[in-house]
Amino acid sequence: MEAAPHDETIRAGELELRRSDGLVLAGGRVLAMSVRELRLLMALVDRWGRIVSREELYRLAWGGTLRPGDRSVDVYVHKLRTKLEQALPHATFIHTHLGFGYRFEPLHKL
Amino acid sequence: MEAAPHDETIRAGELELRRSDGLVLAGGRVLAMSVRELRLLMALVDRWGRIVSREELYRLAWGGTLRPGDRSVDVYVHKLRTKLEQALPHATFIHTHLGFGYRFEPLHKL
DNA sequence: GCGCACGCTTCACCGCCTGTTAACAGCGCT
DNA sequence: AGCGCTGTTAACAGGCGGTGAAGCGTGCGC
Repeated sequence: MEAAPHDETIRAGELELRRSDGLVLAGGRVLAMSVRELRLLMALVDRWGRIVSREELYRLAWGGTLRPGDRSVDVYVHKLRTKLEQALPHATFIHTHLGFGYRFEPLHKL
Repeated sequence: MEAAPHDETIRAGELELRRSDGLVLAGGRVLAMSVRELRLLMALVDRWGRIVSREELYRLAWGGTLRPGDRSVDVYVHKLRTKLEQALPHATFIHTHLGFGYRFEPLHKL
């Protein structure tokens, strides 16, 4: 189920990430992702199961330092959740740890 | 079974504390912890098996000095116990030493 | 050049969670 | 019994994150 960080193809339940192609598949369908969305998702997946701070996510997906008050990470987490939710309604992937950051882990809902 | 204070990953029976990730696992499941809860738990675990006074716990988890009448530590010990109890009903981790403070040590119930 | 489409950023609003304090109940010791 | 300490719950305020939309910039096709 779980995948080593730098495999070419990573599977998370119904979700499939082809790193080299920059391609995300959900139940066989292609999920259109922008560059930022993809890099953020990859950053989270690379830290599978661990909490990743906004600062680190910003470094990994944007490069540079997250400025105080910058909500970009939040907004893009939301975009990712929306797309994943729409493709795979029965699962949740990105979990919030208030005051810490986000964590990637596929779970069945409720 | 027991762990040295500053290991990255500490195991207490079914309980697993990943210090660097700020993550607590109980039987493989993630236990969501707030900042205070986590710091208090870590403070207790760092003094594994020893009695820690409220004053010291406050210093370690809150910073600063515990003011007379401040019950914050008690309230958060209770929150920790509730979460640990719910995740691992057959074990007890935090023990009260009346007039002295609290002590962390995983024990089977009864 | 112009307008459009897309992606990224920023803003504002709102709801929920957290941390704090207080109040009351219960327990243990003398 | 009386006192002090702890357990437990509730109420409150502030902060953080969720969310939708507007603002900008860039690249592309016409």
